[in-house]
Amino acid sequence: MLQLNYIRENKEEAIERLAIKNFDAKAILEQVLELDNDRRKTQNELDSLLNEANIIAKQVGDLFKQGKKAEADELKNKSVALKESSNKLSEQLKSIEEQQHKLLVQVPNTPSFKVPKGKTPADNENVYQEGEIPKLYSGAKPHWELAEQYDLIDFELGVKLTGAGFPVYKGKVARLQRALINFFLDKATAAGYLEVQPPIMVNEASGYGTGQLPDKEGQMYHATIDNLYLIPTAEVPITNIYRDVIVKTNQLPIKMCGYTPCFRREAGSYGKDVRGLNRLHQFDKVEIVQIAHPDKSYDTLEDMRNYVAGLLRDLELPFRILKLCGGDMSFGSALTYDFETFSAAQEKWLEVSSVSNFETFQSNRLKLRFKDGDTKAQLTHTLNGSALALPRIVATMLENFQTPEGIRVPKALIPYTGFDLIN
RNA sequence: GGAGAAAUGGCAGAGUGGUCGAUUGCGGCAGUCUUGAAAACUGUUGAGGGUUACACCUCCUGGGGUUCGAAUCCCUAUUUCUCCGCCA
Repeated sequence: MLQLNYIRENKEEAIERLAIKNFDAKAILEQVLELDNDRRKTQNELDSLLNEANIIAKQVGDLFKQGKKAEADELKNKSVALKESSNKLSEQLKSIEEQQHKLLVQVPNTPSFKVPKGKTPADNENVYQEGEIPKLYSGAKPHWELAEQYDLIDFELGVKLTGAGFPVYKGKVARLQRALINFFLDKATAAGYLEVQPPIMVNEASGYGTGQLPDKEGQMYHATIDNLYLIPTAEVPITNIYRDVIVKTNQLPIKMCGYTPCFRREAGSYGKDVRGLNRLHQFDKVEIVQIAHPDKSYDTLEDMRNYVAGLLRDLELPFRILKLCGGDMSFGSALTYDFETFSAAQEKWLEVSSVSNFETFQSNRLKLRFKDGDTKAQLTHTLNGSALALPRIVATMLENFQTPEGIRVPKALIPYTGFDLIN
């Protein structure tokens, strides 16, 4: 959520920046500012009425003590009248604030000026590419066929147990996934991230804090009896650890990582995009989160980008980094790098990580601030990234490392898997 | 799941209807002293709104109510603790 102060002082800039995201903000921001004027006016009136009422209440008390009951009663009547008008005003105020809030949550985050203009994924800027695209032998297969050939992943069985998009991993691939999770967590820990194991269900306040609610409600599984949501990413519980917290400046940056399953309803997905492991309702992911000082958050973003690149390098996977264009960015992000690995048998790039700086968009909702001494508390910046999401990594590994004898395991992972060939 | 108790500032912990936004201690910050530090002493120290700055307003878990006046009384939700039941 954008800060009111920012909108008040930089309306034109906000409109300009939001245009990069193809969001026409003029009307809505002007309405927000108009409501803000109303709000302040109403609040001023209300405050002076309350002030008057407070004074009278004190006088009544004094008069009672002095035994001047008649005078006290007279003042009481005056106070009752005051109360009526103040009740009316405070209802007005509440309604104004609600309207304003309703508008504000509809406004996406302002993208950084570094974000390229554009509407579709085709407009994303390819900023980096590394690794060789493997040339496969003839007869090489996409991962879903390999999964069947070696009896590694049972999609049908998942349908029986739960439904489409909930596969069952077996044997060496189950072990491979566990290996990847441990590998990613060890790497993150070595890079200074504190490992946390958060709940994988969250309440409404947490969903709101990181921006999944109210707008993306339909994308999360909702346990309605208890009004809890299955998390779509560990970003939600981990970032919300610092909801309503004021940290000391010297605690920044705060670095946390965690492994969780992630759940996404993916309503509206179809076709070959969802084939095999490409898009699932449940998948595993290690997430990294940082809470940073506003002056340093873009350096932090570059650190995170380099960190994720290192993981893909370790896994010997060819990858490219895209700077997302305005039209392809998420609602809350100010700048996002997507990582894609090249899946050789499908001959396409698969998104395996997304690293974003949210600037104050989340911290404003979270009321996550920092301060030292007697300075005023200021909003932090929040960042997060996948490091990494498993299924597409597994898909790419199966495809790229396949040989007629079986599927090779990259060197860095062998200590974790305990085997070097899946066959 | 049943019965009882509780929820106050970073922490601990006073406060049961009228200068309570809240006593006090610890912690934090600043200063005195010291070569420096510790100790001691002094001062300062919650958040939000509002104002050029003051004033002023709101917040004692959340929501509602009683009252001229609520941290204090009532209702309700949530959470925590104790006891019982169940249980990986």
